[in-house]
Amino acid sequence: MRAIAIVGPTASGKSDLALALAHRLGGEIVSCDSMQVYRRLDVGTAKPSEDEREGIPHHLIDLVDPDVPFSAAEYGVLGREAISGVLSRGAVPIVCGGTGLYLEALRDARHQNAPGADEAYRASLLAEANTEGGAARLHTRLAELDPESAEQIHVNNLRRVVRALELIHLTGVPKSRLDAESRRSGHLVELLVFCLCYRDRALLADRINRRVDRMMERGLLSEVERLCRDGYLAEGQSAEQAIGYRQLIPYLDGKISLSEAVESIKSATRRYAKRQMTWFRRTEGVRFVEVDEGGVPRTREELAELLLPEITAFLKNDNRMSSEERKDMTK
RNA sequence: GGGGGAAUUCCCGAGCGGCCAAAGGGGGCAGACUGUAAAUCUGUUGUCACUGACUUCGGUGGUCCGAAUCCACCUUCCCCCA
Repeated sequence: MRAIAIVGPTASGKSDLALALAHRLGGEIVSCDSMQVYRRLDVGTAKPSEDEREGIPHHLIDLVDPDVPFSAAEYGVLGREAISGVLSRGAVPIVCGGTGLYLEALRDARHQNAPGADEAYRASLLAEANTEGGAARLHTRLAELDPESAEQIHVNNLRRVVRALELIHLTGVPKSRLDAESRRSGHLVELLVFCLCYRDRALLADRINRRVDRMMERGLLSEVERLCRDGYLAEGQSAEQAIGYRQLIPYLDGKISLSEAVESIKSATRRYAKRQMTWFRRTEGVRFVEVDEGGVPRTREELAELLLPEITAFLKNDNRMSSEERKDMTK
């Protein structure tokens, strides 16, 4: 299977470009966004409205309620299904979103057979971590069972330490070995990935600020109030972790002012954008497209025009590659 | 008009004679990431010829072997009384 992908930091204009390409190519959009998969998280995730979808089908949005745990691996499975669905309709799948891990889960076979979660075991580890010196003890235990992973995972990164221990508990095999084995597997989907980026960071920061202001105008606050009332903003739930939601909670609790909360959303979004760039920079096979080359941001049509030759060439090669890919898929 | 308090490195804020280029947090910058990823975590953040030197703690001038820390005056800000 082949698909094209438009990735990049938040507010970089991915969705716009994806739509422009969808119109030109006869495409459908497969969202690659870890938060848009949740229902009820609309304004804060910049989920495109019916109008904003411009008649283009969008997939992998609104999959589960915000209190249902979701994972990258599940995303990968559903994403591949969506892509093959799009292909079966004779359309071009355009993956679009900013969640780097999800993109890899979609493309790389190595995420396919990852063992799931053992909530009870996790809970017991977390309880232990909460005791005096507990977190360090967990790391020490990991060092005994899987020295290689322990070396890579920082003591303070409790989540990773717990996951590594969980993997041993579940499979009896250390994470470092599972990783080494999975690394050899190939791609389940051939992706032509473009990452939008900005030479002038201030320009992106500006877009982020405007986007956050727009979210507030569109009723982010009442969305958060609603989620809160319905119990979707409890600690540890997806919505509680999402930028724009978590920053408004202290405001609702009367701890900070609204303008402080909004500033904090903007600042968190900027930092997120930075982490996204860090991720994509080291992802293999990504082509970077400078939106503001020459100082002036290009329109979505200009960008589409720019990318079209490479995209059509990539799609044309499909037949030649498909037999080899099929072999990959059966692995 | 009288009395009291404060000015610290990008921001907040600790320090109150040597161990201070100065805690901590924020922000910035760089990075990690194999079922929570918009999450989680790490490093770094005065300058340079960088295991050392130099310039910083509102300003000026003092005290002292030595000052962000003590004294005097000045500037600005805050609080209280009138």
